[in-house]
Amino acid sequence: MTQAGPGRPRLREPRRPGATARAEILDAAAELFTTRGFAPTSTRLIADAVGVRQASLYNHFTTKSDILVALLEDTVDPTLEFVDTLDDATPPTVRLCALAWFDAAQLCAGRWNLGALYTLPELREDRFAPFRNAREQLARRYRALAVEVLGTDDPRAGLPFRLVESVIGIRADDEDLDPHLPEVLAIAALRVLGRTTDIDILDRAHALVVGAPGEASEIRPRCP
Amino acid sequence: MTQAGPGRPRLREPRRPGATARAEILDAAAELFTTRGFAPTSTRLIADAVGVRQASLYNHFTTKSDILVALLEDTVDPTLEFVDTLDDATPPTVRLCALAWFDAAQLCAGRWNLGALYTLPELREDRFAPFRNAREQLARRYRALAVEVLGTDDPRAGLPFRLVESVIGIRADDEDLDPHLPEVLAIAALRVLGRTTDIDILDRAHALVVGAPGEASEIRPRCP
DNA sequence: ATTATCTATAGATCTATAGATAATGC
DNA sequence: ATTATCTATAGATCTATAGATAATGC
Repeated sequence: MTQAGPGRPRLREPRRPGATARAEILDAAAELFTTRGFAPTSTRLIADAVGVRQASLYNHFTTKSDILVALLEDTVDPTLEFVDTLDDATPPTVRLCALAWFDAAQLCAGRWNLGALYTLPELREDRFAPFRNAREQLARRYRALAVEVLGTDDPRAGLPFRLVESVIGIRADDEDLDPHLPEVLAIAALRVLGRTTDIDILDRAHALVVGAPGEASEIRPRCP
Repeated sequence: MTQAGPGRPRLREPRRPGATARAEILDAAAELFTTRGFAPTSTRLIADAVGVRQASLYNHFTTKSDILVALLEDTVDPTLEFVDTLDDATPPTVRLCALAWFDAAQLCAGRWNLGALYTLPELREDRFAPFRNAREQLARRYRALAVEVLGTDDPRAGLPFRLVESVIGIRADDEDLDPHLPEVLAIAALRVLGRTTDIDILDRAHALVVGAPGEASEIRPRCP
């Protein structure tokens, strides 16, 4: 919550986490955009959730769309950076397993289901092309790895990406998240390609995931 | 397209498929709601797509929400009816495989990606509770079958449903739909549970799907 | 007469801007 | 003086209704 500082005081005390007004707004918008959608969430609604007047949002964001852009930024990038750390010398099964594990953990992490922002129909507008492109690029990396694992390109190659993305739907239906879900999906991502995952592949993939920067502090439990 | 009949003539000639004005409106709304979302699609936009004036929509639907309700109706019901035709004497692997195949074929069929309507954030409103409940019931049927196949309840049990739902995302990203996708997903739905699908299971599942009422006329190609 | 469209608009939003106000900090 | 809020509102929607109009059908 924002501490007392310069500027006219708010009428209501802060009630959102965040050290700055910007962070408070992003937290409220993340909840509302992911649960109610972008268009139906008015700036008035966001302001009410933060505890400020509607017009006060515009001290921190130029437009309502800019709030969504701020939320989208750095949502795909960590996974794209992770995939670039994977070494070609590592077997494709291990790389795909690690990618699925890391990405699923990213989608599970965080206070709000930010992955749901990618499925908002509003993102088709030109304004959001950079974010659609980043997600598309990630999908291509998944597919290329799947083709390597399969040894051939067939319709199954698209499934690992979709399987990992299913975290979004699971969170949206607010089924409680099993802490093992990322590992379960990492295993399933190979299974849909007809590969079973032995303990060696899992161990190596897990090592790559926990050794990665950015999300290293997150707890990634192993299945018992 | 609506033929000449009683009533003041339209200013523009029809340009949407459908024998009635209602059908024309539903076709236009299906395209716009699935691609742009519900809230951002104004009644004006729907009317423009149909080729009538905005107010004319209200001769056929009481509110904008009623258009969405009409589109949602009979979208889950065929699959729920199909799952009820499955015989307990049939092995659970065959039943799950058949359900995934049928459901995936349903989601692939049709001019518009109506499955995308289920992921619209607007559906959280109380108004749409009946449709959320129907989809929830379907998810429970999937899960129960998966638990039977697994012999135990673990986090994998939720995956077959999610895998089949991925048709929605595939269509939304307008990757071209592989005609074998339903079969591929039926196989993958068992694979994520650690089961391989022999040709016998596939043949039996396929027979159940093509023998089903409602969608029997749809072509369901087998993988070569 | 009945019907399905049309024109016109009321009333309720919603986004973003302009300018006033009440703090802090120099 | 600078800052971040506040109040007030302009202008642009958007949904839904009221009543006129131009066809068909009896």
